Amino acid sequence: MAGKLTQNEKFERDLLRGSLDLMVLSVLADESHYGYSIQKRLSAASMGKVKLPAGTLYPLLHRLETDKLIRSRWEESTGRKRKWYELTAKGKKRLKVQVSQWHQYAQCVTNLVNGKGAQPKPSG
Amino acid sequence: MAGKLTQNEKFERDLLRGSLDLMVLSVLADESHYGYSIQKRLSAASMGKVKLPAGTLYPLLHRLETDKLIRSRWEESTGRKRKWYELTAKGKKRLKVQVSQWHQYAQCVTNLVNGKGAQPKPSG
DNA sequence: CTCACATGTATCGGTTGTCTATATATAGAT
DNA sequence: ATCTATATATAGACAACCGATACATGTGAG
Repeated sequence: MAGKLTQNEKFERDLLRGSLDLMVLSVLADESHYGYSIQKRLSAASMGKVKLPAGTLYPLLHRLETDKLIRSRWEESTGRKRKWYELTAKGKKRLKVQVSQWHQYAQCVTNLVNGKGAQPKPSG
Repeated sequence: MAGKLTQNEKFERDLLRGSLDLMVLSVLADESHYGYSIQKRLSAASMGKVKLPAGTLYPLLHRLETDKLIRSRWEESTGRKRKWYELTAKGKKRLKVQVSQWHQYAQCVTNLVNGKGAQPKPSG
């Protein structure tokens, strides 16, 4: 019954792992969301590439809330209870720092895989 | 006694985690290396950002070798024994795929954190 | 009503992978 | 003999992701 990931899928998943917090925080930067809508937004924004399972998302959200980076409130409409999340001031600050770190990191890895990792010869 | 990471350091470390294999493979794409030299090369290429601990590097190298992405041979000079690694054909192929996936992934996350994640209105 | 499915939140447990600490060994400097 | 740098290796602690599972509501088909 498998569920076994191919090596390609495994790599993509590993890549994602390092920046899940950043991505969720980024989604919440635009506007408030509830868990399920974060899933959908992330999937849409990544053109289907990011599929955050519920078993990953909710514990992650709880961790972010414990760290006071986001806060939540329950809200009901049409009989549906949803737990809405928004960034705290601390969360906004952290996001800003992480975005900056992301750009540096991404540039660094990109240079490395392109064989330009801080080598002594800028000429040519 | 500490050893406690700050949240910033933790984030940078998490970012790294997703692409360790890619980075090691990339270093080996240029030329053969032994473990210790991979550490140094990675540190230099990332301007000190990447500090791969030995306890991470060697198990990682063993995993890569088990997967037949790299191969090793012991070589001695001036009394120093070093285990040299090089990419296998399979490893080269995998690296190529992973580099491509990295670029897609990086672009995707960059768009997301810049608030441009596949939104319906390109006009304006 | 019942079935199936999408929506919506939540937790447990297995698995995987990183990191600290530790062990071993060579070699040059003091 | 001790310190530092080089060089490889493993064990155990710890953190995190994710599949499976559970629960509840709403809608449309039969």
